[in-house]
Amino acid sequence: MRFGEKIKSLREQSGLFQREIAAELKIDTPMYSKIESGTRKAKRQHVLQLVKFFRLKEEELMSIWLADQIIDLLKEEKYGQSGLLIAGKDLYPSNNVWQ
Amino acid sequence: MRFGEKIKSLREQSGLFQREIAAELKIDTPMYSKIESGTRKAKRQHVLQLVKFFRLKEEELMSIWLADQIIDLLKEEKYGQSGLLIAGKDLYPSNNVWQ
DNA sequence: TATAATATTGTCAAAAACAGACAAGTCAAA
DNA sequence: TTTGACTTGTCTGTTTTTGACAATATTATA
Repeated sequence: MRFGEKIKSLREQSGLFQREIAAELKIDTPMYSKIESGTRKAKRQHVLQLVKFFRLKEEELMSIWLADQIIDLLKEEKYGQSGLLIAGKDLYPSNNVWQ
Repeated sequence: MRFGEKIKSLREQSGLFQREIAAELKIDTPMYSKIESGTRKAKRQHVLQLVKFFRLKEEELMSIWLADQIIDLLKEEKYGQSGLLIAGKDLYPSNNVWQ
């Protein structure tokens, strides 16, 4: 699940309108709409505000937000999978899933 | 190994000067120096030129170049590993390394 | 159906980030 | 101490991103 879908489902579960979340983030409704649809990227600060607002664990939203950016980076790339594994090995060598 | 180190080692193995690679890429030597040191990012086009120049398989250099960008994205991130795994699962679901 | 509220899309100017270019610096070898 | 290779710093023009607003579309409800 991409970041936009995630916050959309959180919002709908809470029975809130975009306007209310947008106000919380101090952005206008069109901007928030674009974040939900994935045509604009949320700022890190917005993610943290949403974590507090929806009372989530930071990792739950941050990891999806980061994944989103990686997906955007690799989605048209032929060698994305190799790149991902190399990055994983470099950053988190103690995890042996990267081979 | 990061992208800059990689092309530096390829260059040194070939016994060439930065000036020669820079000319090939049609950039000046300071710019190329910065790419080797990782303070500037190579363009995709540069990577492809280097693949031809050093007669490499495209995947060998492209995957490192992509990994570099992922590393820059995640290196200060607390939840980078989770993000990486989520992205992997989303992009390449048939590979089960992402759990 | 009419209308009101919600949500989406399009556009544009301002701001931020980035690339290219050059000058000036360091460093090592001769 | 001079030369050549490399690095660092800075400036400017370009590209990209952002925020704001207008306009349109969609949905809910009277």
